[in-house]
Amino acid sequence: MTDTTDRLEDSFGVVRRATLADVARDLKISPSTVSRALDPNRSTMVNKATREKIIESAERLGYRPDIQARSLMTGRTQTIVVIAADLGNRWLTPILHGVASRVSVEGIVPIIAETNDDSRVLDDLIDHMLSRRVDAMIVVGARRGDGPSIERAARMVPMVVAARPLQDVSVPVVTHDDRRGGEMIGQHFADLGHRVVAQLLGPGAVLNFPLRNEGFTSAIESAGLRQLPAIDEALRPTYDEGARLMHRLLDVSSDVPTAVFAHNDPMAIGAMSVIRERGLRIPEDISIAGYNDMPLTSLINPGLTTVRYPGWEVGHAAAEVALRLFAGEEAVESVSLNPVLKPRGSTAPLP
Amino acid sequence: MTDTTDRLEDSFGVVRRATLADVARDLKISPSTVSRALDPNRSTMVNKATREKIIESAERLGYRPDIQARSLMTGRTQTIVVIAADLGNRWLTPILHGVASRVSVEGIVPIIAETNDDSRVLDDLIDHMLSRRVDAMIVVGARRGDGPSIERAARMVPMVVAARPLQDVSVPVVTHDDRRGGEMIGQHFADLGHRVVAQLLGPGAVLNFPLRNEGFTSAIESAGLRQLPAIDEALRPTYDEGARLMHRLLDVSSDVPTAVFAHNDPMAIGAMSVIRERGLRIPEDISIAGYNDMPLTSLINPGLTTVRYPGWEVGHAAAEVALRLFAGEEAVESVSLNPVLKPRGSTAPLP
DNA sequence: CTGTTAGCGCTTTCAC
DNA sequence: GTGAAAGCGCTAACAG
Repeated sequence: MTDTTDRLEDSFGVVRRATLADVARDLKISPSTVSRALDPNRSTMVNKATREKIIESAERLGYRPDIQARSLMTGRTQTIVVIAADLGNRWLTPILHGVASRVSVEGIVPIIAETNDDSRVLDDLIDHMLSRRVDAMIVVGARRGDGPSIERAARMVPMVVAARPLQDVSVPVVTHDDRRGGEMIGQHFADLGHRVVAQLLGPGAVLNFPLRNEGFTSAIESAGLRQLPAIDEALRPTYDEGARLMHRLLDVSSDVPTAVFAHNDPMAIGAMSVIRERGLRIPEDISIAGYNDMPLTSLINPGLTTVRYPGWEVGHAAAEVALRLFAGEEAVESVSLNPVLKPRGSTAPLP
Repeated sequence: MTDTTDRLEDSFGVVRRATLADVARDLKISPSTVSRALDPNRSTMVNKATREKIIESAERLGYRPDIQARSLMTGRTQTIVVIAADLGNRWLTPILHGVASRVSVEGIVPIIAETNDDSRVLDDLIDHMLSRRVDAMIVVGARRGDGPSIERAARMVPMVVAARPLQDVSVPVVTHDDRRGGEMIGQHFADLGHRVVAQLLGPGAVLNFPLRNEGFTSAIESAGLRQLPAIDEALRPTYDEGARLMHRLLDVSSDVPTAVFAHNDPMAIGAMSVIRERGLRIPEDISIAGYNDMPLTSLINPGLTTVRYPGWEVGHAAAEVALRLFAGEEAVESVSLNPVLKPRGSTAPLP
C-alpha cells in the first residue's frame, strides 16, 4: 500500500472507494477495458500501452476491486467456511492451517465459525453461510445425527465432513483412521505384557471416540487381555472429565488396571494428575496413553504415549476435496489418513 | 431447514437458488413487495395476508436472501474481520468469543484471519479485506511499526487495535493496562521480601511486553530491590523461549535471583521446568510469576502466580468500539481494562 | 399498501 | 483491441 494516491474524498474527508468507472472516467475509456486490463486472465486482450496506463491510474486512485460485486456476476465468492466445534481446542489449529495452506493459493479466504458443539447452532450456521453464497463448507465439528442437515446443504453447495467422521453420509469424509489408532494402543498394551486394562471414554456423540473404543477393544480381545467395563463416558473430551472418569475408575473397580487408554490427550493428562494424587506412580503402577499428540504431550513428565493425529494433512486434504467439488468434479472420494503410534515414558512393561 | 421445498432444479439435479424474483413470479406480485415482507424492519409496511403468502412461498421455494447482493445496495456486508497473529495461541480464544458475543446479536459474522506475526502479511490481509468491503477490522495481532498501515486503512473502513497495544496511533485502542500489571508483579515480589529479582522478557516488537517491563522495573526501583540485567529477550513468547532464557539467566549470572517474572504463562512454565532440572525448588529457592492467567496455570503444581488478562472483555469492548465507528460515531475513545493479580503457590516469602 | 424504475460495481456478450 | 448494453439479486426512491 503506497500513499501517493489521488483519493476521492467527500467534503468530510471520508474516502469513497474508487470504482472501475472512476478509473475509466479518469482515462476516458470504457469500464470494460479497465476490467479486462486488471484481470490477469484477460489482460492480454488489451493493448499493452493502454494496459499500463490503466494500471497506473488504478494505483493512483487507490482502486480496489469489489469482490462482492464481482461474485454477483461470476457466481463465486472466493470464500470457504470451516465450521468447527470449539475454537479453544488446540487440535483445531493444525487443521485450520492445513485448510488455509491449500486454499490461499487460490486466493480463497477461509472463514471460521464455531458451533459450541451444538447441532442447532450448526443448522443455523449452515443456513447463514448459504445466504453468504460461500463456495464450499468444511464441517470439522460434526456430531452424530448431523448427517441429514449436511446432506441437505450439499445439494446447494459443496460440503465436506472432516476430522470428526460421520457414518452413512453421502458427502465426502476426510478423516484419519480412529479405529486403527485405537487398535495400535491396544496392541501396544498387549506387547508390554499388561493383563488388565481400562478405557476413559470420550463423548459418544463425537464419532471419533466410539471408533477408538472399537479398535482398542478388538485388539484387547484378540490378545486375550481383560478390559474393565467402562462406568461412564466423558461429557466433553477435556482435562476435567478425564480426571473425573479416572476417579470413578479407581473408586468403583475392585481391580486396578495396569494400563489405561484415555481417548484424548487432555483427558489423559487429567487422569495422570488423579493417579498421582492417589499415590500411584506412572508408569510403574499404571501405564497411561492418550490420543492426538498435542504439543504438550512431549513436555510433561513422563512424556505421554499417544497417537499422532495428522491435523494439517486432514485440513489440507479436506480443502482439496472441497475445491474439487466446487470445480464440478462428480465422484470425489473420501480420504482416510493413517495414525502413527508415539510411545513415550508414560507406558512401560509390566514389571 | 425443512425439506418440503419445490426446488428449482436444472436437468442435472443441481439446485439453482431461488431469488426474490422467483418468489414474486410465483405469487404474481412485485419483487419490492417480497423484499419488504421479508425484511423484519419493513415487514409491517405490507398487508398481513400477502406477507403470509410471501413467507409461505419463500419457504416452499427454499428462498435464501443473497447477502452479497444486498450489501451491494446497502453498503454493509455484515462482516467484521479479526486479524490475529497466531491461531494456536490460546490467549486468543476468549478475545474471539468476546468479539463474537457482541457482534452476533447484530447478525454480523466475524471472519478470523492470521498474520503469523508478519507485518507484510498484515498489509496484504488489510488490502484483501478492503476488497471484501468488510464493515470493520479489529487488529489483535499488531506489532510495533504497524501503525501507519492501520491508519491508512482507517480512512476507508473502521479500524480498531485491540489486545496488543500500539502507541501514538490515531485509531481507538482497546487493551488492558500491561504497565499496571507489571507493577503488580513487582510490588508482589517486594511484599514477599525478595531482594534480588529478574525478568524473562517477551519480544520487544509486541508492545505488551515492553510495557510489562516498564511497570515491573518501576515498582522494583521504587521498592529499592535489585534487578539483574536481562541478557536477551525471547524471539517468541513461548514455552521453549522461556526455557532458553531461564537457562541463560542461571548460566550467566553469578547471583541467583530469588524471584523471576516471566512475561507470559507459557514462558513461565518453560522456565519452571528448567529451574527444576537444575535441582532448584519452586517456590523455596526461586519464586516465579507469569502473565495472562491461562487455563493451564491453575492446574500445574504449584499453581502459577500470574495476572489475569481479561480477554473476553477486551474482545467485547473492541467489538463495541468497532460497531460505534461503523455507525458513524466520531470520537470513539480508547479503552483500557484493569489487570488483577492472581497469587498462587509459585511465589512465596523469602524464608 | 403496492408497483415501477433505477442502480450498487462488476463481468459478459455482442458489435464494431 | 475496444465500447455499448445487459444483467447478477437486491434495496431505495418515488409514484400511485
